[in-house]
Amino acid sequence: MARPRIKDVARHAGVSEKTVSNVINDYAHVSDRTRQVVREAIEHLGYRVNLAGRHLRRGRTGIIALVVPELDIPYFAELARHVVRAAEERSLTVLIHQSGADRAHELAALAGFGSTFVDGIILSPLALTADDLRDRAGFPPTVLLGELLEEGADHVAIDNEGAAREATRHLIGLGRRTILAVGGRDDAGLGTAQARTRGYRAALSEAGIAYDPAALLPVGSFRMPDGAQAVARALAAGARPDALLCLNDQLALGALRALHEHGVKVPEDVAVIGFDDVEGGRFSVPTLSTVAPDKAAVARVAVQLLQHRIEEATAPDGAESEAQAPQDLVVDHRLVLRESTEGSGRH
Amino acid sequence: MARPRIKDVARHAGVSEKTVSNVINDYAHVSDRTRQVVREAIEHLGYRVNLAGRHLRRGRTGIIALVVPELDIPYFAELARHVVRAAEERSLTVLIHQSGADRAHELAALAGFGSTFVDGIILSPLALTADDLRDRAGFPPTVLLGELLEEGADHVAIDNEGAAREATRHLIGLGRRTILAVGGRDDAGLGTAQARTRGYRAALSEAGIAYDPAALLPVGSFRMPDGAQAVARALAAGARPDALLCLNDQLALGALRALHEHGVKVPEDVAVIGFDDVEGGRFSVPTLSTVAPDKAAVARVAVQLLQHRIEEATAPDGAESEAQAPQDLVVDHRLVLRESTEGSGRH
DNA sequence: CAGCCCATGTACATCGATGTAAAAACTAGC
DNA sequence: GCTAGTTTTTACATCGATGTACATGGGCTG
Repeated sequence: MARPRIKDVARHAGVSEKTVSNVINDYAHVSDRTRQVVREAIEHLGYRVNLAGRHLRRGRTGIIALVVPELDIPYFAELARHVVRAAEERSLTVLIHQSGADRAHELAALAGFGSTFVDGIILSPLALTADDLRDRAGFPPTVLLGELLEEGADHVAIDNEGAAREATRHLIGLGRRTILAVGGRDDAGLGTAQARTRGYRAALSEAGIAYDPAALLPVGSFRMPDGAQAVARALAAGARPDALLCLNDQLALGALRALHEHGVKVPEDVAVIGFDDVEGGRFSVPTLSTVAPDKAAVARVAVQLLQHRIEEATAPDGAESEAQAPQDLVVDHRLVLRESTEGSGRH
Repeated sequence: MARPRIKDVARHAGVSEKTVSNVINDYAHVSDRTRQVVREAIEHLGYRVNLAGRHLRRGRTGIIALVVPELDIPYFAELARHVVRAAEERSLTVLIHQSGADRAHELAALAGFGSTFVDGIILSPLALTADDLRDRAGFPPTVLLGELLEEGADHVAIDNEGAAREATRHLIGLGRRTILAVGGRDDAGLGTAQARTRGYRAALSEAGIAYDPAALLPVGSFRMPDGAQAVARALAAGARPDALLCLNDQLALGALRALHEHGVKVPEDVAVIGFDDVEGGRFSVPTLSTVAPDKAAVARVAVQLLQHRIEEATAPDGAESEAQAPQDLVVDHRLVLRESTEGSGRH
């Protein structure tokens, strides 16, 4: 009653194991009659290939890992959905791994279990540093999502700096002058937050608005409670912004709540804009303006690039030196305007 | 430069392959000196075990699959997070699979790739029927989340009927009498929606309120747009409810939006309550009352039960008949009251 | 009808790690 | 110093599928 093996199918069909294997893998030179007999035996016994054996023999699993900081941050969940879909189209299965925004976990995913098990990794790093990524020997092919952490790594992202600049310009165009950046950071890091902050500063500078480092509201993580807390604290400290550039939609949704609790009207008193275009922002009160990355494209491009790298890596050794230069792909985004930035100023 | 094998480590350390394997697997009878030498060789060569080989030999992967309808429904994302965490504590890796609420996909996950690859499956079925689950021969051990679809399958859930009864009672206690059930279904199905609808009807009946089948607002799926649309349509059709029991928080958040757009005040005119306690409901305007399942417990219990079943299934055949009866585990929930049901009626 | 060719099918080795069984190396006891 | 009893280590077979290299047989040509 144990699960049948290829051997059992072969015996049942009266052919060799290899012939069964040939049928399974659509090898060309199998007569129709043999194919038929084997198919029936497979059907009859309920045979299904054992991936352990195939993996051992072939050296590939057809599985790629997607490593994200937290699945319950909607942006990552939505991204995961797209990645799963894009992978499916290429006959790849996705193993989703949650790093907890923790450097050790991210490293473990890269170097540990994953490397011997998955053909490649799509990594959305939050805590990793460029140094961690430098020594990629022994890692499987990897594509990074988000800002470029390390020259020499493939990565896919939107133009974060440009997007933040556009969003900030839009706020300025509405007549807003005191714009806080929730989640902003102007340290030297290479992350997404820093890129968006650069765009924010660039827009201020273009418009001749003085930059005040206190306008960057630091957050512990990029979730609603952090956004609410940061804004509540700023208001309590006497800040009187007329706009908020929130570095993601979760922060923005938390900010909307905090503003509501303080009796501040959005967009009349304060305009709010976020990043990511998550579903929650399309139904919040008020609905949330946001920078919408083309998530489907991010996923599609990342999977495609990764598959390419995997094939490259498994190619006959002769072509080993053919490895292409790391790619640095930029995906479209657009500004989606909703109620939280409606109208053209106070009235 | 290829990845080192156990053979290479053995040669380097001057011992047999099996000894290296013994060291890797913490086999007891290895002298300290040998262990030391082998460890150094492993370190030196950067060896890491190849899971394909191990899997083939051991017959287990240490991987379990979590199959959910849609990852970007926050409840499932939050659940996934807890499952990943619970699995980690038991040295299991989770492969997350998205079924798209599609029967074919759910079946494929059960019968297809998964079964030869993962040790077990945690499945949150939406579209599967009891029939699909009946013939589980050949499936790996499986634990279902949500309502019991099929006698004889392990499953973990909250008391959906009881929870819906409590929630509805609470609305009635607020003096509400015209309560719509968004997403409700009173067909004979065994799903979660039907169980919650039964609870809703039970509470109405207790209070002597007549049940009107038109109070069940059907939805295409359990997401915000569906909730918004269903409520908008009902209002347009002349419904004048004073409360909504939404079968999950996404529907409720969509409903809040629709009510807002129609100028209906929550909770003054209409009280709203949802299910799942997702983060979005803690920051919405108004904040959302909800039935909060103990998600961490659901995950913990499901993983534990699954691991138990896996061990049972891999046990020496002698004990094969020992398989325990299917378990039917109920996890705690509680009613969390927030702004959307505040106060005691109209004023 | 002999001779070739090619489409089909087969035997065997192999991927990497680990269980089994037995050999080798120790230890202790007399 | 030798034996019995343990520890430690090893050689070998094995898990399941598939690539390689070769055998087979039917069909076609001349």
